[in-house]
Amino acid sequence: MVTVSEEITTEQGELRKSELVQAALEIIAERGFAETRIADVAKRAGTSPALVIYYFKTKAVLLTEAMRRAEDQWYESGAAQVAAFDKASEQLEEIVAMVCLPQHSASASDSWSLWLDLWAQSARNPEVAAVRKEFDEHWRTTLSDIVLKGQQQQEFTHVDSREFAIIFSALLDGLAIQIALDDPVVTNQGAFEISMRFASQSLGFSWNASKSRHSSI
Amino acid sequence: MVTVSEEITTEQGELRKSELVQAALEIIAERGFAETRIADVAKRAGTSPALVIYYFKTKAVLLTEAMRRAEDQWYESGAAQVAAFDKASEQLEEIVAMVCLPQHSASASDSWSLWLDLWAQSARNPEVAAVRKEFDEHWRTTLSDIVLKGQQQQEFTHVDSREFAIIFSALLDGLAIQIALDDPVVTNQGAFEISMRFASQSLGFSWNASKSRHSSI
DNA sequence: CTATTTACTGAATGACCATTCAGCATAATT
DNA sequence: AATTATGCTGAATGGTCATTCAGTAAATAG
Repeated sequence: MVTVSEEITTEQGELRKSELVQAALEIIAERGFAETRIADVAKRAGTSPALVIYYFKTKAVLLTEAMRRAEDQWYESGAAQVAAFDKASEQLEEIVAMVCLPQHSASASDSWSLWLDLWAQSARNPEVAAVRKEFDEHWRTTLSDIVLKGQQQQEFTHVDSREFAIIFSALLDGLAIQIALDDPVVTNQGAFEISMRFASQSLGFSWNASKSRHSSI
Repeated sequence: MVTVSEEITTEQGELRKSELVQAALEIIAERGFAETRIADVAKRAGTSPALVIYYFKTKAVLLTEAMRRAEDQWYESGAAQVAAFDKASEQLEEIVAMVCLPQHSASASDSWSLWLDLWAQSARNPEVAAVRKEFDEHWRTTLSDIVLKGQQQQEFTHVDSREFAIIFSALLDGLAIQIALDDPVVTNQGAFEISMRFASQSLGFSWNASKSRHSSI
């Protein structure tokens, strides 16, 4: 039987690949995308650099898969938390909390610098750019779906949900930069309140910071 | 006389340093911060890699100075254009145009990916983080000064200028990401209009896209 | 004119790393 | 049990740089 070295698809193999991707993700979050070495990833996963190449053929493939995993984990942990709420306004608040209040999402506080890397890499690396594109579309759809739901439930006014999603995600991204870089003028709580105030004004629902279960600073 | 190899401060030396920083800036904008090699910079400036080290001692110093130069050039070209207007609302529009409409600022269209690099690098590199901090403070001050001026001239309502600057710069940053990464859902003109609509609503001045001298798409 | 400083360079040096390779266990297959 | 595929590794290999070094030519100073 001719064994073309195409794809590895045994159970064990998939498991090990997954461990390596996770290790890569951790290292990227710690040291940054450009500073991530195969040797570091291997050590974190408790194996040899050669094994990493054995599974991924090339460093670039590993790093791209790691970025994709980051995206997946973000939504996995997010979807669960959002699903816990019925009212669209509460779902929106939950999402904003995930972005602005690090203690909320499972991912570490330095996980935001991962998005900074994602953006910077996307500018030149087409593979990473594809991941980001997916991520952004998914993100805007998530937001605009919540808006549509809120409009059906008479919680929100009938603004263009798509346009709201674009503007709101831009605002969240911009605030996320300040949070990721620890800018003292934008605290987590401050970003949270700015975002919710903007959303409630744009969508015409009432919201006040005090009643929030998130005012933990 | 003891010659400690401290600083080079002859006229020629400063000139050559400046050429090298400019070359570095160009290469960073083209290939990205992490992919910038001393050899590329030297070639662009028409000299040898050794000279770059001769003047800057280390690659990191060169790159940091290049980032600082980028900041300076942004403000230099910006201040001139803003000064051409009297009304605060027009100055604000000019600034928004600089951010959203690439044909406006002298810097190349790919210059935005430079900010992506600036943010990503700031997360780990303290020297670069310092440059970004300066830049952001300067930027927010510029915005809030225009707001104050507009309020004195009775153009704008009396919202907190500092808070407006924080929110507005976050929105602009977020939109800038989409522009830098060529996201099809956010065109330059679209980002421009979103920003101006937000500003005019927040500050209570009237603005309509059509009358704008910038509707060039 | 001589000595010294300045500007500059080509050719090392040496680190650092991704990737390759040859081979060794262990498990699966026949 | 013999064969083969799988998972894995340590030790090369080779390429890519930043940085150093030894030195040259021109300018400047004494």
